[in-house]
Amino acid sequence: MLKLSKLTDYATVVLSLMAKSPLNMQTAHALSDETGITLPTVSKILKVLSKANVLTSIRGAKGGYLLARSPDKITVAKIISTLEGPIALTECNVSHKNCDQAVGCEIQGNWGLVNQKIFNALESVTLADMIMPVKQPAEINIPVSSLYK
Amino acid sequence: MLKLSKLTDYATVVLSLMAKSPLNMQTAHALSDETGITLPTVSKILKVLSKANVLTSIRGAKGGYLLARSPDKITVAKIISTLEGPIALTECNVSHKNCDQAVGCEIQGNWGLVNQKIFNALESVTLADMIMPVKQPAEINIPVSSLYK
DNA sequence: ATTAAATAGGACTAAAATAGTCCACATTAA
DNA sequence: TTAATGTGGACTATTTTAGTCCTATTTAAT
Repeated sequence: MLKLSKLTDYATVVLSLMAKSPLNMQTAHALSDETGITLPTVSKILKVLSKANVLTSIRGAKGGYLLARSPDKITVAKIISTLEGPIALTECNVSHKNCDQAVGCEIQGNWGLVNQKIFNALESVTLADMIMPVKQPAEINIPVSSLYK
Repeated sequence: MLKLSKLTDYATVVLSLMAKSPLNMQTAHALSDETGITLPTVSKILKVLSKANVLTSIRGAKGGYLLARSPDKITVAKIISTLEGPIALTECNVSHKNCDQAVGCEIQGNWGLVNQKIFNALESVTLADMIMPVKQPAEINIPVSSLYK
């Protein structure tokens, strides 16, 4: 279903929570309690986000995590690529190394077009947008059926 | 990496080939030969596409498959949703049934926004676009590094 | 009728990716 | 020195995906 991994989903949950009080340092333990995600899993995610400089970590007792930038500077594209690697629909968008599809490769460039559109979409939404109260313009309320179109 | 399944990728390869001679009926066997994808796998994909009315099938000897519509009427969104189910980044976009995330759910509506943008991107590209000779405008040639941004 | 060439449907297995847990270590405040 | 905390990485279990195969049905040709 072209879906995000659970870890990415968890990451947005954790980051959204942190974005609501961006100056407030929080421990992995506290974030686990607040989100209901188990500690080992939250911890794993925080480590990855920290390494990618989405979060800043402070070690030792009284340590914890902080957003490294303001919520409007953290894009959904960044969150996804941190947890899942590059945003690329097909292998060809990442590397041509293993391409042995005689016919398929002709369309590689056009996957690039699709890919660019997806990337732009993900780049245009930030954490700040994610935590905005949901006052959706009509266009957003798409019936589930249309997703199958 | 937010990637498509191999089956979806194969499907675009097969459909692109068929789109180049849209009136030409082809058997699973021929398509396997032409694409290099094994017969059982091509066959599986053709069955799914046929059931979703992307292809029309003709049974019996001298049978085969045909595009059910002209290539410019078959969108990438349709191909992906046929092979992978609804285009939805998170479970919440499909069903709220199993949602037990106390905090997470508040952002559901905003995933909807992201999701809609992705859907629009995929809906805007057709099979006809996919088989166009690759004369890419500059904007499409994005450096791989930017995908990691 | 019979046969051969096709698609249809679905069961099954194998392989790969993902999720989740855990442990030993490093850092720092009290 | 101890307790609280992040770091790094190994490991296992689970789930998903890919791939294959078997049996049934349909139809053209002979």
